[in-house]
Amino acid sequence: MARSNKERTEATRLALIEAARRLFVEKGYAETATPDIVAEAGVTRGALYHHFEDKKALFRAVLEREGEAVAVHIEGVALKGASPRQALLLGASAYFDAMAIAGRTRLLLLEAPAVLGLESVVAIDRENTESTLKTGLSNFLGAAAGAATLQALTDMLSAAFDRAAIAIETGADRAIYEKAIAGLLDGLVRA
Amino acid sequence: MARSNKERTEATRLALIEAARRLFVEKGYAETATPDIVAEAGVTRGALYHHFEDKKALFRAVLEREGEAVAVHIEGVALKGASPRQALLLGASAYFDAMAIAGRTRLLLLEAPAVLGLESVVAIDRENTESTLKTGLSNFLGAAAGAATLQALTDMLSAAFDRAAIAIETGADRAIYEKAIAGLLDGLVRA
DNA sequence: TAACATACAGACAGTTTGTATGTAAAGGCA
DNA sequence: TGCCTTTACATACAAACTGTCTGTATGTTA
Repeated sequence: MARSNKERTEATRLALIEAARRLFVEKGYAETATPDIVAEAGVTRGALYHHFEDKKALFRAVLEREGEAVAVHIEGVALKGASPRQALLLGASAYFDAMAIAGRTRLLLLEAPAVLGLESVVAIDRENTESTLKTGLSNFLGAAAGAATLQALTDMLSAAFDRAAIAIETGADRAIYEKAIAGLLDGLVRA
Repeated sequence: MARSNKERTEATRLALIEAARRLFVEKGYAETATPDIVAEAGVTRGALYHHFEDKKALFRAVLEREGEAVAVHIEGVALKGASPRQALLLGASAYFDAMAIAGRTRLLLLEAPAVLGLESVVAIDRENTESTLKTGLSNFLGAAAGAATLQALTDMLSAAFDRAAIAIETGADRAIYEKAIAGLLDGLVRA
């Protein structure tokens, strides 16, 4: 079976990323050894270090894939004709849907900050979910809030959503969190 | 110089914890090797593994010390005669003061979840800051909010405070975040 | 088809972690 | 005070892991 180089590369990279994802989710980044990853992927360590600079780069590849999937899911929800308030609440709900995929909270919220450092995670976040939330909040609050305040609220609400996603995954009632979020948002415009 | 066993133990444990704290803050948990820690502490690896089960246990000791210090600082602020609202805002401000100690955000918010796992961190949090925030919120909101809603709000606001502490450490204007927090809280009771 | 580049495979060296064994100092007891 | 046990280390050791280096086979290009 003759495969082109592009096909080979794509296949091995994908196998490595998917195997790594499984193991990182199951045992965490630090406890996952590269021999285990390549065994799971059906390749050798030579292939791993050919395609990725090091173990951390492989983790970053897993993470980027994951963050992108979350962003795609959120942007995929139909907001046509929704009020700014509805748009925010729908966005939050879509975020919870996206984060309900097994392992996502662990990868994105627990491991990533420690493995990649704060800057990288903030950068990935900024590219994906943060801007969506920020414009949503801006539409909701109107021009009343200054840029700095808008940034602060975006930042803190984003963190609140993250924690809510973790709580929901560990068994908390999702409806309660969504109601609490609605309460927080409504309070902001009842000033 | 003859020292009792209790003195020796206390001295070496402290030296190890303080040395480990410095290196964990500087380079992170994973990048810090035990030979470096013991060199910095002026002891040998034998001493480390005599007093701590493993490297993770040493990290846990560092973390418990840190979390306790934060809790002590927060509980130390005078709330006599303060309104529930003032108490919450003063508590938030005290939390930012406490988290401004160098390395604390990295240890408590970035490394700990990945190294110790979510449960341990939640447990440490629950013992220290969370109950304070929860009762503060309860006083502020009155009996209107149900137990589940109170828990959800505590959870999310706690996360918001954490992210705010990180933002402040990385140069954001603290006053903006404190104002935003006041806005969020006030909105909750203007329903 | 000859030359080159890419995609691996396997061996290797340097670290690192936890353990096991040995030693010296402290503590309890006759 | 002398003896015995326990505690607090120090050092050597084995296993595992990461990243690199060298070699080979397969695709690609001139």
